[in-house]
Amino acid sequence: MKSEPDEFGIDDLERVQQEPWDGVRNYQARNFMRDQMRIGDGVFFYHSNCDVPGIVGLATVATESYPDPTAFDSDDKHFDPKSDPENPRWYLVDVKFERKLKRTLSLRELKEHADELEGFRLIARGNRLSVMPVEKAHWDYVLGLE
DNA sequence: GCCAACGTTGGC
DNA sequence: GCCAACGTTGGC
Repeated sequence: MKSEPDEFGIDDLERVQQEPWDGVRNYQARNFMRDQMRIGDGVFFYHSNCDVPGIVGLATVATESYPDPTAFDSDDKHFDPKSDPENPRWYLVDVKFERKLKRTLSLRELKEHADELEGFRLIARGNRLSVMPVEKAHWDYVLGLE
């Protein structure tokens, strides 16, 4: 799961411990949260749009998916008038802090392992998804780099 | 700041 | 349903 550290970084997650991953307005990313995430699933916390983009920490999925309340709030910047509480368009899960990595596993470094990480969407060209699945083999390999 | 790669919107 | 125009993401 990606986040911009200026907006909400790993230090913010450590401080609050658990956070609703609201504001996602991309259907693919929504589908991953709504349909595939289960409580206890591991999460790579990725910093995007910053000096050193990369994986900086670990989290876990803390809740089942539920409708994103910010979509119903006209004062919220993620308000979506097309999302009806009777038929919500956007879903999210809560994410719970696990730990920071000992060091940042930068995108640059991860790309150096393209052979072992083939199919890992994070390092795929043109990838813009903020939420994406990680295969077990890729998860283990990435953690082995720490 | 640039720009590639998408995703979305809306006219037709 | 097509596709041009536009907006956004995010690395560099």
